[in-house]
Amino acid sequence: MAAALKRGLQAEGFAVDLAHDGEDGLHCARTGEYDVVVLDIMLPKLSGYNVCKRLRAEENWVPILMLSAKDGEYDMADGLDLGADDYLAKPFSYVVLVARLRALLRRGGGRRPAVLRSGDLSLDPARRLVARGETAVELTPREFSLLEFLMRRHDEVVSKTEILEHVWDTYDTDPNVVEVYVGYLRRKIDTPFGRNALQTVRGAGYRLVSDGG
Amino acid sequence: MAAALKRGLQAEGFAVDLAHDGEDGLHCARTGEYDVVVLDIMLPKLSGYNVCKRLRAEENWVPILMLSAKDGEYDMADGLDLGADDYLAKPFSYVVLVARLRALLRRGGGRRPAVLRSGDLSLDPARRLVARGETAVELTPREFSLLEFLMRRHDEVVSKTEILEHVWDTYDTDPNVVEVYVGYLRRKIDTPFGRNALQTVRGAGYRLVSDGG
DNA sequence: ATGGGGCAATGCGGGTTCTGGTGGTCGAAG
DNA sequence: CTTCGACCACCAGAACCCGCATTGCCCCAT
Repeated sequence: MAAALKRGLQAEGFAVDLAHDGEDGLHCARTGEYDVVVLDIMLPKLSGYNVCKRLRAEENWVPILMLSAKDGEYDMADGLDLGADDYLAKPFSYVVLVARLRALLRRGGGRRPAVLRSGDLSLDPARRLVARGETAVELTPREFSLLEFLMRRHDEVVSKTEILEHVWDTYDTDPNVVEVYVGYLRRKIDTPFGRNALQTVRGAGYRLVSDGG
Repeated sequence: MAAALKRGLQAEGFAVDLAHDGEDGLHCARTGEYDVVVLDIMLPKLSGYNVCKRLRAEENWVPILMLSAKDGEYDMADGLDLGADDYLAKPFSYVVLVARLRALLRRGGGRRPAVLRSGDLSLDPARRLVARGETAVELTPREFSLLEFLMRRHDEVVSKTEILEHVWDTYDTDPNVVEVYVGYLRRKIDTPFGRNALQTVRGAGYRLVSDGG
């Protein structure tokens, strides 16, 4: 199907690169300068779901049109939540796909997601607001930046090294700083609400889960 | 009702696209080139209220005719405040709706809102007037320009660097200038009214909120 | 000349960040 | 089950940075 799509789009004048699995696609999207990405969810090695998530976590805002399997393990809401800009369920008509593609190209730039969510925890980068449910939470800059990073990679385990690299922008700092700040965060977003969303994975790092009951 | 409206308008020679919920509508309005949008407030997924707000926030000035539920959680003032160009309360006559539509089309272009609002704070760029509620506020040019920038990005945190870039048109000036002028502004739009709308977000910048009680 | 807007400079107060230490917890091996 | 080592949580203080008010000077307009 991908090959057919490529031929069709090329016939219309698009320049098309085709990646053969998720890893390959992620690699292309990272390096190449594309105007738009068409991303199937069912891919070998790395699902489209994860490709999209990773790209957005890396602040790559290339417009993404997501294609879902019709049985739909993930539905439209999931796709858009992950940071896809548009979504098309299989089976779809070729004409519709091209129309949506043109729409994305016209819009350009890609959409910066307004707020990040994980369970009833929400973080709005633009307004710099954090809330657990309805109650707002005050964070210092460092805490905010740490939580933002964790939320962009929610449900994944992130190592202290990764955190130091992305939040502190250094890689040779004492990892204890991370432990301390994870503690601060827990006291603000978990403890007062009886939650346990910011979990520690011994020997590996930390993980932010949605249902930290 | 939407379907009936569509048939009626098509019979009159309009080309009509019908979206089935707020998200879909927003999507259409973003991509398509429409002459006018008829927007109901009560919509699945994303309220018309929000669709309108989002479009205007994206500098999309397509003319919008808003339809309210008769019980009216939001009333006319709200609708117009959000950037709708006209407003019709249910129940309305079909003839009136078409008349209003033609009026909007005649007017054309969509209306760039004349005045910016944030809570009871208003700023009119054309007349260079600022008021908190009913009482006018006198601002120096620099203060005015700073407030205008903050109001165009109200509720967002804007960094001092951004402010320097857009209000001072330089990026290598001492950020202290911004701090000083934020102070001036506060003394004119907040302090005399016992408000706190111009908030500082330590380590990040400033944020102008509507309910700075 | 004079007043007011615009901007640089200084110092203070308070929050934020980080370090180092201590004690606790987990897991694997004896 | 116990022991041990590694890993992690927590605490408290010190250094630091940030934001703000204030002051004074320059420049342009009146």
